[in-house]
Parts: sequence; structure tokens; C-alpha cells
Amino acid sequence: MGTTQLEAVQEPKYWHLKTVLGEALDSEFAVGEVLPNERDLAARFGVARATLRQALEQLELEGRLQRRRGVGTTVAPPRRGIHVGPAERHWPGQGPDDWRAIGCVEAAAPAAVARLLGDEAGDDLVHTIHRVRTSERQPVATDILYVPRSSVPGLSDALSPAEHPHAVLAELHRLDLEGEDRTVELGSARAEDAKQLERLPGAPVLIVTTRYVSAGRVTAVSAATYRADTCRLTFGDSGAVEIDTDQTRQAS
Amino acid sequence: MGTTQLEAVQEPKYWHLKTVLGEALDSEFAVGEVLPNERDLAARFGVARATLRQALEQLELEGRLQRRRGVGTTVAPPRRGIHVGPAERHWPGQGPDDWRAIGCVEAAAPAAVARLLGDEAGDDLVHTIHRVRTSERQPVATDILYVPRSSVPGLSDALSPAEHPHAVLAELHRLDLEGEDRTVELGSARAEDAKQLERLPGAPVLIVTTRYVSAGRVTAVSAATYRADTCRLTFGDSGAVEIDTDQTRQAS
DNA sequence: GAGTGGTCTAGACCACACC
DNA sequence: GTGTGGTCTAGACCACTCC
Repeated sequence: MGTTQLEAVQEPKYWHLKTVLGEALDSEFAVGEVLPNERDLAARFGVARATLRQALEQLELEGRLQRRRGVGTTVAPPRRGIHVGPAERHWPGQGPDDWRAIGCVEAAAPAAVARLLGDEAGDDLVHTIHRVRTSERQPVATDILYVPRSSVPGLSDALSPAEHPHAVLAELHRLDLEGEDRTVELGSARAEDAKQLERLPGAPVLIVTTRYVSAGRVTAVSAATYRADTCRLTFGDSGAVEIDTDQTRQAS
Repeated sequence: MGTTQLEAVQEPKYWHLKTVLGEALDSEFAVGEVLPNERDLAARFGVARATLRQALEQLELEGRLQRRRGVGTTVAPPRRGIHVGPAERHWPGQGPDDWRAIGCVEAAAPAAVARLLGDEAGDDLVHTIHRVRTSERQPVATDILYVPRSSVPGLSDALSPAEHPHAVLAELHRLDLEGEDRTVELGSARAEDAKQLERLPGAPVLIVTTRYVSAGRVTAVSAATYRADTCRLTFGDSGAVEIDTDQTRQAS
């Protein structure tokens, strides 16, 4: 047959495509530029659209592309460094913060949170503050902050919904923050989170769980959901050297 | 027109499927149990196999399923907490560590790493140590540790390949570690990493970049690649309270 | 060998943004 | 409207594991 099988690649097509496209992005496209649509790209590379999409999905996962339904596929800017960890420790809402409280209710904590708070029975009431974090006018994270009533005993009753979250935070800030610990794991955005992060449900997110310790016990717990496509979480600790804002590309 | 459109769901099928399957996992399956194969499951739910696979992919991304070609789909155990951050600071290879060095070469650092090291030109030679981290006999991470020659001037020449990595680490440990900072972001496993992590290329990973600061300058840089499906990274700082090993399920 | 998940195809229709 | 990406189908074949 006339087809000289030049490359008997064992590599999947979508993987090879991803590499080729990735190189093209580096050399031929500027940030924000719009790529040809999926049908054209697929035809150009001689593959089915589904296969091309596999490659695009990978590149989007790595934060190199951004896809929006009805609009198109654009070249994403390097990921933003979003500070998360303790440079100097501070309570949520304290210090230079770009969180905005958008709601607050008192309710029983979900079982997993109750466990983190050391509440075995899981029937204590906790203040549940919903917040959104923005960076450069883009939403980058949502979180739920759980503060047991017992952590802020001085709180007055009968607060208006508008005052409530700030009153809880203000009470927190009176306490002495002894320590905090965190976990980071991969998850997928729930419908509500996705909406606020301007993504589709199921989008990859980094889930950051923080426990705030005061007076030898867990005083508050936060469960934050960061957009994994646009965010690079930073955990500063040495102020000695400036953090490079550039993306650390994986390279062998 | 006999079809009574009971649920005019606007929810995608795969999303609904994921929810249903997720609930089934909680209530009807034990960890390690094998699910029916994809063709059977798809038939049972009356969807195409590709649609079912979308749901399984989501569940795998969330660490609830494990799929192995030729074997089947099993219910994954809760994610392991893997300690990463500074409880007490220590150099790589120091302290209770489950890293194993598997190779070491001297070479010019990739551009992104050179930048992190403060080497603008990018032509300095660095010791490049390749390591693998295991937890409970399972590989959980690979990393590359970059140590500029200038950071370990006392190192003797002409080391055997077996001695080399340990000699570099030993020299590092003589220095005074002043601080470290980290970034965490989502990535996909390169072919080499995937192999050592016993995953397929492209599998989701958490990329942890650490800069070690000593004497006011960046002395070493590590780029680690953690399996995102099985690992929950922990950043301990308050030894006050034990970390719960249980998985924090997302819950509204 | 039989059975599994992984890749790929060539279509179709839908939801959404923009004009 | 038109054009985009998102969902879904019903097949096919491949690579791998295990017997």
C-alpha cells in the first residue's frame, strides 16, 4: 500500500496532538488569541472532533487554554499565583484580603466538618459564612467558613443578615491565633461553586481545607474551592526572596 | 408521544449518572470492591459507553474510583494524607522521609528552574537529583531536586553514581535552612512520571514547587509531582491537634 | 484465550454568546 | 439568525491483565 508508515507510534493520537498544539501555542500564538474552532482544527489534523477535544481538554487542565461555549478557545495567560499559606498567620478576613462575605447562616455542620472541629456528635450549631475571593476582578475561589457558636461566645443575638458575617469575623479576630494547618486536594466543582467561579459544573478545582487553632482547640474551619485552571496556590514562608510570577513549565 | 417527560432535566446525563453512582458507592460498595464493567453499566443505565465513562472519569478525578486497564474498576480507599509543608522545616532528605534517590546528573537547569534559582542567564551547572516518594509501599510522587554547584562548594569531585545524590544531600544538610516557600498547581503527568507513579500519561497530578532559602538566597529548588487521585497534601503547622485521616467530602 | 479499560470514529443535537 | 463549544450515540479496534 502506498502509505509509508513513517512513524509506528505507540503514542495515542490525542497525546501527540497535545504536544504539537502545545508547541504551537508557545511559538505561534499570543495570550488571549483565539484558536480556530474545533471542527476546523480536527479537519486540519485529520482526526475526529472527539480526539481533538481530548487534546484540548488536557491543555485546558494545564491552564494553557480557556474554552467558553458560544465564544471559542483562547490562549490562557500564565496562572496567577494566589497566596494561601501562612506568611504571617492571620484569621480569615484579617489582613490584606480579597474575600467578600456573601451570606451567613447558623446551622449544624456537615459530618466531615464536625469531625474536623472535634465535634463527634455533629449536632453543634455553627456559623456558616459563605465567601468569594476575587483576584484582579476575576473570581478565583469560594469558601465556606465554619465557626462554632462556642468559639465566639461574645456574639450578640439578633444580628441583621448584613451585619452577621462581619460580626462573627470581628469576634474571631479578638482571639489569639495559635496555628493553622491545611490540606490541598483535587476535586470537581459543585454546581453552586461552578456558577460563582464562572465555570461549568465538574470543572477541576483545588480544595483547600484549613483548621484554625486557638487555645489548644480547633476554633474555625474553612473549606475553600479554587479554580484549578487559572490558579497556582502559593504558600509563602520566607519573605527573603520575591516569588516569580512566571509559570513554571514542566520540563525534563 | 407516549413518552411522559417525567424529568425535563437540564442536567447533563453524565452529571446525573455521576451523582447516582456516587451515592451507590457510599451505600452499596465496600472499598476495593470491583464494579461491573463499563459495557454492562452503560447498558444498565441506558446510556452510551462514552457517556458512562464521563461519569466514571469524574469519580476517578475525585479519588473515589480506581480504573486499571485489563483489570476493572474498583472502589478507591479515602485519599492518603501526604505531608508536604513545614511542620518543622528541614532540608530534603532530612528527617523522617520516604524519598528515595534514583539518579543524579550534573546539567544546566531548565529555564524556569534557573529563574527560580535567581540565575538569569540559565547557564550554571546544577546537581539534578531524581527521587521517588512512596507511602505504604505505593509510589505517590516523583521529584527533581535542583542544587546549584555553588550551593554545595565543598563537594568532592569524582563521585560514583551511587554516592553522588547522598553526597549532595549531605552537603546541603550542613547549611542553615532559613525558609522555604511553595506553590501547588494542577498538571498532567508526563510519560516518565506516569510510569513511576503507575499511572497513564496525562493523569492528573499536583505539582509542588519548593524553594529552599539559605543565607538570603535560593539554595535549592524541588519540583515534585504527586498523584492527584490518591493524595491529599497536608501542610501541618499546628501540632496541637491530630489531623483526621478521613476524607473531607464536599458537602453543602 | 476471554475480558477489561483505553482510544478513535463520524455522525447528531443542544445550550449558549453574539450579532 | 450564525457559530461556538458541550453532550451524546453506536459502533470499532487496540493494549493490557489474567487465566
